[in-house]
Amino acid sequence: MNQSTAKKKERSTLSAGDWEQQALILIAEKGIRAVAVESLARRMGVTKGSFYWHFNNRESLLEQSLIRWEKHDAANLQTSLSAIEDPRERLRSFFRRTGREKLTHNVYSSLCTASDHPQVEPLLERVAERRMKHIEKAFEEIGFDPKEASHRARLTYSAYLGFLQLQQQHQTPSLSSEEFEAYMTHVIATLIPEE
Amino acid sequence: MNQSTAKKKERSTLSAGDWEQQALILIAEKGIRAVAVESLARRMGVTKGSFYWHFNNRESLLEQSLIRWEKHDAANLQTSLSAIEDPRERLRSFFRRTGREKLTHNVYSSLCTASDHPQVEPLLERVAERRMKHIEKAFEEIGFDPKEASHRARLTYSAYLGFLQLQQQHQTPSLSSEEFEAYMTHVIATLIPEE
DNA sequence: ACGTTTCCATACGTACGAGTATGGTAAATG
DNA sequence: CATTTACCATACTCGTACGTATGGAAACGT
Repeated sequence: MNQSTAKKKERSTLSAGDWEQQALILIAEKGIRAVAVESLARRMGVTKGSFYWHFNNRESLLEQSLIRWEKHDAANLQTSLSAIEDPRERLRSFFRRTGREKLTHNVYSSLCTASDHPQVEPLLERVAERRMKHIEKAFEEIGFDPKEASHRARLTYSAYLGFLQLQQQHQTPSLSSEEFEAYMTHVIATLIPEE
Repeated sequence: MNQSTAKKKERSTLSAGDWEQQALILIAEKGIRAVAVESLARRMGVTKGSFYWHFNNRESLLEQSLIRWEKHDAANLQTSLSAIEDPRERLRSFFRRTGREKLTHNVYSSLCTASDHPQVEPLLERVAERRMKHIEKAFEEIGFDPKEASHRARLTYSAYLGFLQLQQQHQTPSLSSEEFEAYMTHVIATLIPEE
C-alpha cells in the first residue's frame, strides 16, 4: 500500500533493502571493513538512529547484504548457464566476464580480500563451490571424465581467482586493453582444449 | 622452566628482532590484523612498555617485520633458482612448495588476504613481480619467446595464487594428500609443456 | 481530530586498542 | 660503590566505532 516499494527517485523514507544495497556498493569500493554504520548513514543522508531502526546491529546488515549478493550471483550464474548451450563458449564467457562487468564482480573481489572475516568465509566457500560445479559440468559436457573435469575446473577457477588478486594489487589499471585481450586468449587456449 | 623465552637460548631480555619474528608468526597464524601490541606483548611474556622501547609504533614494527620477511623470501627464491638448473624441474618445484612448507609460505598466504593494507600492498606487488620474473625466465629457458613466456608466467602465478585462496577458504585440510598430488600432477602437465 | 506507527535525530554509554608518562630494577660502567 | 643505561611495568589519555536511550515529526489508521 505505502509507496515504500518504490525503489529509486523521490524517497522520503529508506528501506532495509536500500541499506543493504548501499552496503554492497561500499564493499565493492572500499571493502567490507569500510562498512561502518555512521559513515554509511552519512552516505545515505541520515544518521545512526535510522540504521538501528532497520537493523539490530552491524552484523545483521552484513548478513542480509551478503545473502542478497549471493542470491544475485547464483541467479547470474544460472541464467548464463541456460543462455549458452555450447560448453566451450560458456567457459570462455566466464573468463571474459573477469575484466569487464561491475558491481557484482567488484563485490566478490573485495570479499576475497576479506576471506578471514567470519561472515564472509562460508559465503566464499559456497560461491566458489557453486561456480566450480558449473565449470566442472561444462568440462564434462566437452567430454572429459569426472576426475579430469574436476581437476580442470579447479585449475580454471584458481587461475580466475589469482588473476583477480593480481588485478587488485596493481592499483594501476593493470594491463592495457590489448595486453589483457592477448592474455585472455592465451588463457583460454591453454585451459580450454580446442575441438 | 623459563616462561620468558620460548625462542632460543636463555634470553633475559628481548631484541627488536624477537618482536619482528613473533609478529611474523602471528601474521602467519591469524593475519596482520591480529598483530596488536598488547596481545603481542602478552605473547612475549612482557607488556606494552617493552614494545614501545624497541619500536616507535605499531606501523614501525610491521614495516620492519615485512622487510625481514621479504628479504628472506627473496633469498629463498634465489637459492632455489641457482639450485635447480633444469627450468622445467624448477617450475615443478615451485608448485610443489605450495602445499608443504611452513612459516614463510603461510605469511605470504596471510598477507594476500590483507592486500588492501597500505603497508602490504606494495610488498605484495614487489614479491609477485619478482617471483613472476623467475617463472618467466624459466619458460624462456625452455624455449618460449618473451611474449609467450610472459603470458605463461602470469597464468602460472595466477593459478598459484588462486589455489592459495581456495586453500584458505576451506579451513578444512582441503584436499586429501593423494587428491592433492593428483591435482598437482594435472596442473604441472597442463601448464608446463613436456619435452 | 487524535492517537499510533513509522522513521529518524541527538546525546550518551561503552569497549577496545594505540600511544604517552613515569617510575622501577637489574646490569653495565666508571 | 655510585651512577648511568637498558629494559620493562603500571597507569593513564585519547580516538574510534558500536550500541542504547529517548524524543520528535510526519504519515497513517479509525
